[in-house]
Amino acid sequence: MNFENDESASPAQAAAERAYEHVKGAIIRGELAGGESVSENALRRELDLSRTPMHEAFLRLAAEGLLSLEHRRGAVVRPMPPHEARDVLEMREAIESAAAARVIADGAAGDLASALESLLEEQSRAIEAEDVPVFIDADSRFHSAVIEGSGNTVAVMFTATLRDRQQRLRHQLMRVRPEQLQASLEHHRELARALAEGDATAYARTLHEHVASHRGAL
Amino acid sequence: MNFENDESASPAQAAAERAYEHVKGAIIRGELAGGESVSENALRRELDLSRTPMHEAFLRLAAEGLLSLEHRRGAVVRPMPPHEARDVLEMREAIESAAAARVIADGAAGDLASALESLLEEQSRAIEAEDVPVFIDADSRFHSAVIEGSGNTVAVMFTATLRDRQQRLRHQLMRVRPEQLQASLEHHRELARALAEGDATAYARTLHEHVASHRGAL
DNA sequence: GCCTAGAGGCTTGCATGCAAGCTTGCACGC
DNA sequence: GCGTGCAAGCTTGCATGCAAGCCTCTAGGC
Repeated sequence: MNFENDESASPAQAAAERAYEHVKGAIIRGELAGGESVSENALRRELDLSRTPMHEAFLRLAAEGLLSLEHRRGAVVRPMPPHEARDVLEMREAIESAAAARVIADGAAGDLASALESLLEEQSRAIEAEDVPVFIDADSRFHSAVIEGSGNTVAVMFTATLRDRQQRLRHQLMRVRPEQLQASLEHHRELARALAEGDATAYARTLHEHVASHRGAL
Repeated sequence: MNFENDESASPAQAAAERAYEHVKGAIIRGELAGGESVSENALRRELDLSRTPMHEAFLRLAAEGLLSLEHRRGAVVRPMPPHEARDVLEMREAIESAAAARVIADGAAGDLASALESLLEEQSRAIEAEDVPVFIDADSRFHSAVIEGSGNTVAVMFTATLRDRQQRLRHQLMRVRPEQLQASLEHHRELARALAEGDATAYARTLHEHVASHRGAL
């Protein structure tokens, strides 16, 4: 059964990638809950593909710490440890502070300014439209922009992992309160200002508050 | 991972794992140089296993950024970008500083003290014996101990990746000068002292110098 | 001599057969 | 009624066949 996907974007790497995204999404959205045991075979049928790509997806997810594979006994969705939120936020803060310091040290803050400005704009519009998902997406891209701007590829890699984890947290624990968005936007404005002024310490201090307010949302 | 079977008869979970360790080691040691193209087929014969476990190993290595897979064209060992050393050291510093701050905040420094003390001891003996590999190993375990002591599982995960990268750097770029070991040990002593005194700022400052001296070794 | 087209050999991605371990549940002996 | 042992069904791990894309090299036309 070899299906040519008439539509789906890349026939190139479709099967394994689709399996991966599908299962990861289900875990992140909480449709597959922590502690639940899942089998390659069951999931492979949903997506109508063979065991191989699903197996590869499971391996990737295990490497990222979202699944835990038990030898010939099946796979279990790794429950979030009680300190997951703190762990993730701490790492975000540490990595982004370092990235910001590097952006400033390299004198690359100017190149970022206009991109950050338009993201602030976007967030501002999202608040007016009361569109939380759009706001969160722009929020995430704001932080990513700073990290990518540092040119530190390792930081970029780590951030991708952290983003998945944080999304999972958001789905399972965090309640985003609308009145919080405005405060968040103010933080972002301060972050952009600190970058523009080359003040790494101020960046770190504001980021610390910013992240702390996320922690408060648990 | 599973060392109970010392005999080749039934390598419980060996094949895929062995393939992974073998290739990763070759990349880290520089036996497979950056830019070199490698094929699953060629390597699978060296280890006398089939394509599947080697394929899985390639996928893992690609996920970690050590290989770059090109669709139906083969795999290439990812060359280290020029800023690799800076990127890795920056992340090490950021993550370990955060971990130390958390150890202090949690009042867990006392639990670490004796383990760190014995590692300092070990390093001291390694200097007298002029045994650089042992020194480096103890060095690495010193930093790992602090990070594991923080209880931040994400930091532990990231650190494993960074350790591989740094080993690769060491093999390809760094020259460890023996006279540097003593200075390194002094740094470690200061780090342990800062932890014991609960001074996160001093820890971060010393770590910064420590890492900077590594950077100087390029 | 040069350019182009095509065939063959390489590569990986996926499907599937087979092996082996773990769990469960039933049947049989006591 | 209770305990033990075996068998069947699940699970994954590995081997291998097949498909399909890409590169190279050669042969033929100009």
